Amino acid sequence: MKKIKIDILNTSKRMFNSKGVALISIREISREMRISHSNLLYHFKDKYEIINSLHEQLIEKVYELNKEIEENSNELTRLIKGIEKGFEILLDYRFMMIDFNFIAQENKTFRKRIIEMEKERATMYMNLIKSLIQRKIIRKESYSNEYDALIIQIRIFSDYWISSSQIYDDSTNPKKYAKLLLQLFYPYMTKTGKQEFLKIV
Amino acid sequence: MKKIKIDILNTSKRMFNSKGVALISIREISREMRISHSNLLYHFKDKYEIINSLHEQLIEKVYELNKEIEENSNELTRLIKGIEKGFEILLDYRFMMIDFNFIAQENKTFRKRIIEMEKERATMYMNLIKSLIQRKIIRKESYSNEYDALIIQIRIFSDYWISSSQIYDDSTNPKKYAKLLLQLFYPYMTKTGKQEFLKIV
DNA sequence: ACTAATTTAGTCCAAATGTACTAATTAATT
DNA sequence: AATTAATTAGTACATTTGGACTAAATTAGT
Repeated sequence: MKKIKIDILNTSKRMFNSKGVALISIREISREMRISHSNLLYHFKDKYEIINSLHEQLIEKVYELNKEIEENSNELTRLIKGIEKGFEILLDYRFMMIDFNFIAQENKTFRKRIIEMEKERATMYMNLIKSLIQRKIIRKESYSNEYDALIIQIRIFSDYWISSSQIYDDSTNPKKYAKLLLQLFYPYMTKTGKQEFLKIV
Repeated sequence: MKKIKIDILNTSKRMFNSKGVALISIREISREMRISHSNLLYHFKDKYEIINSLHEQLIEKVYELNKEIEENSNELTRLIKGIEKGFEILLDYRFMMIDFNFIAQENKTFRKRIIEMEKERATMYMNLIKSLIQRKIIRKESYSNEYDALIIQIRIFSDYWISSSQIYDDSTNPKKYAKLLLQLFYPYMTKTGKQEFLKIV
């Protein structure tokens, strides 16, 4: 990709992160970059093309990370590191998480892709849970769909910890929230799992 | 309060809920109501005065509900009913939950009040947890601050289940999410607690 | 070096918004 | 009924925005 396109994406990301998508216009981005708005429009025909591009970047990074985790999540340590890394990526694109619904409302492509990603994430976690059960790190379901509920809780937590942190914390610490996500698993753990978990955290 | 003010608040709430705060202007609200925008401005000097009024309504309703729950949460059933009712109230003001961060960014009063409310909610849940431990419905902490983590998870879930549902579900069912919130407690429960819980749900 | 394609900038336009101000109307008070 | 206060409507203005269009400048290909 050309330098200017990369510049536009980076500047946009920075500005979206600081003020939110709704308050940043094409013209403001172009002013910030000291280029004409027509020039910017030449490269991206509107704000949502920029957002879609940034979203593709994010998806790419998350996808690679997921692959990495799936290959290496035999140990809890690696899983934790993976989640931490993932949360850092999300933080870098935080405007997307904060303006999630605003973007999704105006941008059907975005929404579709998010739903796709969510399916993948759910599958990944379901496999992880199965494997943790097999290895007797967590216990079996004690009623049906118990772990489906957990996966929804993981989804909401993963999607909105940044938003919540931005309101209630002075600064956003991805490691803290990665640990909190892990703690969702803790009460399901067997004695072995708990010991291992407490050793790490 | 005068009829027209009530009308403005209701119309605004309805429009904010359907399109989001960022996309609704004073002028649009006045057009929808078939009054002049100057008239609307006479009653509320800007959009954020409307939002603040609506927020006061919401706080009032939540406050009364909390009182009700604290007085009656001896039984799990009542707790569940309370959470369900609370979630229905939030759904009625859903724009506030969805545009949480957008509003908080531009409106310091809003943010302050939210943080206040959050403190109350945390205290309420902490008391609830203490009482559940005493009554041996849930177990004691197995490491320090274990239940503080749970409370943060409750906070994030309570604040963003609507946003998440709006993206992933076809329609938003508060009872479903109330149950999911309860399920956060389940793995901490003792045998007695689990039995009671499964009976109800 | 010349030409064509790509990239950048400049200008103009219509629509919408918040704000300020004035005029008209309605309600309340005496 | 007259006067005052409260409410509603209307108008005008400066800004901002996305979009369309044109012209200038730069780059790439030959």
